[in-house]
Amino acid sequence: MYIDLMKLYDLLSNEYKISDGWWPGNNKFEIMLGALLTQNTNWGNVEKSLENIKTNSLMDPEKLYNLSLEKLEHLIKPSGFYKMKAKYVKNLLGWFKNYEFSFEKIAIKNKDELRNELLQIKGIGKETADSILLYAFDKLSFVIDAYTKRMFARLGFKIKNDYDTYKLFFEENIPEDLLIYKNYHGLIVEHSKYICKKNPICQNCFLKSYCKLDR
DNA sequence: CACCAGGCCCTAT
DNA sequence: ATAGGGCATGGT
Repeated sequence: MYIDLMKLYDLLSNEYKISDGWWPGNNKFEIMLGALLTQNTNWGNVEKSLENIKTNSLMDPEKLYNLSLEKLEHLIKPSGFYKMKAKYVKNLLGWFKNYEFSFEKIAIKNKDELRNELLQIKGIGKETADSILLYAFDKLSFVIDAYTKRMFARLGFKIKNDYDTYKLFFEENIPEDLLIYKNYHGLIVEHSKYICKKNPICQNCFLKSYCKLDR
């Protein structure tokens, strides 16, 4: 079946109001950190961790890099998997240190090169890498997550249930526009809050008439 | 009480 | 290549 991605984008935009760029966070570093901490974790829990870091005046890559693992673990405890994530944060910061913790130095680098470097960091998978690339580094790299796959499966879209297949499908069918990339993923996450989680066929979804599944 | 949340790594087939 | 277990907190 065929899905017009920009038509779907317009439908979602019309249904949900989100802020431009969507990702919650005051600065690039906070966004980068949040992308890692939110792995399989409710955003509300991530916010608690980010608050802990801020109230201790540690929302700074170099300061966190120099912080002991134990203290870091304590700060990010609310976002779950905290022992593993503390190490992952350290790994990410170790990589960031190669660029002297500077987003300007990152910005001049090639997108694919950066993506490969991120993917080699233990704790950074495809979704986290793409989230950081798109929302913190402003690179055109579409983010796929569980919501995206679930939503498209429910729309009756036949596609290989594979991260790269989904990513390519989006990137080949939407304009090369940062705001569209950012907002599109945001709209899908927003939409996921309202669809039925258990029933595979949602009965009260506003896209119901657009859905090609047999009911 | 059970279940889930904006994944990822490691291991065993 | 791919499936399944472990990781952990806080909200509903």
